[in-house]
Amino acid sequence: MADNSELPLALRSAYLGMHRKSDAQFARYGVTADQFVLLATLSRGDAMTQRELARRMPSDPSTVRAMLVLLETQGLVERDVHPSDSRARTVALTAAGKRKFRQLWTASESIRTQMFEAIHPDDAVEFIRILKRIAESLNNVILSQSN
Amino acid sequence: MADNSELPLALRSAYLGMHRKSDAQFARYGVTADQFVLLATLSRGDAMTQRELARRMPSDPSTVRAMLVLLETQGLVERDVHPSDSRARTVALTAAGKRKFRQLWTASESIRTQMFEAIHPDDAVEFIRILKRIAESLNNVILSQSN
DNA sequence: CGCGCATCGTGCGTACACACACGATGTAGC
DNA sequence: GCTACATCGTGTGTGTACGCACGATGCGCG
Repeated sequence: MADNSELPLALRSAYLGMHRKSDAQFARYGVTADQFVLLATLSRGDAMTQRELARRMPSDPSTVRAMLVLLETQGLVERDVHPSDSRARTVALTAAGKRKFRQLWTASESIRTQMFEAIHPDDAVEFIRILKRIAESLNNVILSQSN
Repeated sequence: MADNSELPLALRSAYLGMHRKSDAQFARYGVTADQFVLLATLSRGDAMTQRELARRMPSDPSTVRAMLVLLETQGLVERDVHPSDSRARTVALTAAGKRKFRQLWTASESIRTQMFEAIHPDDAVEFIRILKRIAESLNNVILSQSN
């Protein structure tokens, strides 16, 4: 009741469940759930710096680097020198990367559907809004304002 | 709008934010956020098998084992042979483990408070209920019915 | 009693989460 | 122009998330 430990534990269970299910679903395409997040982020704003990519995911820059090294050897992403800042490198999806992302998107449709089935349609918008507020508060950042 | 990718991404952001913040908070006590979850699970049901502990967290048995090895060297948990099943080992908090958990609980109070501040009090119960439903659906299990 | 199958813990391999420190480049201020 | 300081990517180390395969013990069924 006044047991406020439920919120953290429920959040953890929900996220880990989603992550496990996604990994299992994506395994036969040779990618992980987190790689999917990276590809999805790139697909909504190509050719950003590694730092910017990490900020949007959100993830740690050094984690993102390790993932990019892997994805580069698989030919899904491509890193080039930044046109005006020689410290930075721009990251973009290759043609194969875009194709792969579209496959993954449809392959993960069932998981998104399953998640929404656990929510009454009337509550979905508010539920997501709260989730975002929690995330913003904990990350000390404002997530995309697009919605 | 019909962009159902928002729910997964928001869930991910919220969880990772909580995890980061918790790790930072617990660092000066020499434990991690996930170790806290393990200690908390033990504190609500001592002397269970490793498998049962993993099921309740929820986490993978092999992950739990690695954590237990660490926590055992720090003297926070203790593993004994199961009284009736010689395959299994029972896990329990030591006195030091119980003391440490109480410290961690108060140290993490501010994070729980911060999370609740992002929710209108009227919505909290329903929000947690939805999170649990999503978790149950994705994990194919029923979480504790205690509430 | 014995055979088959489930379950326990362990061990190994891979990927992600981060912190932290480092060198190199950008940039603002004088 | 030159000196601070910030920012970019890199590299290293630790802990956690799994999957998978293995040996050992438990247990049901004939």
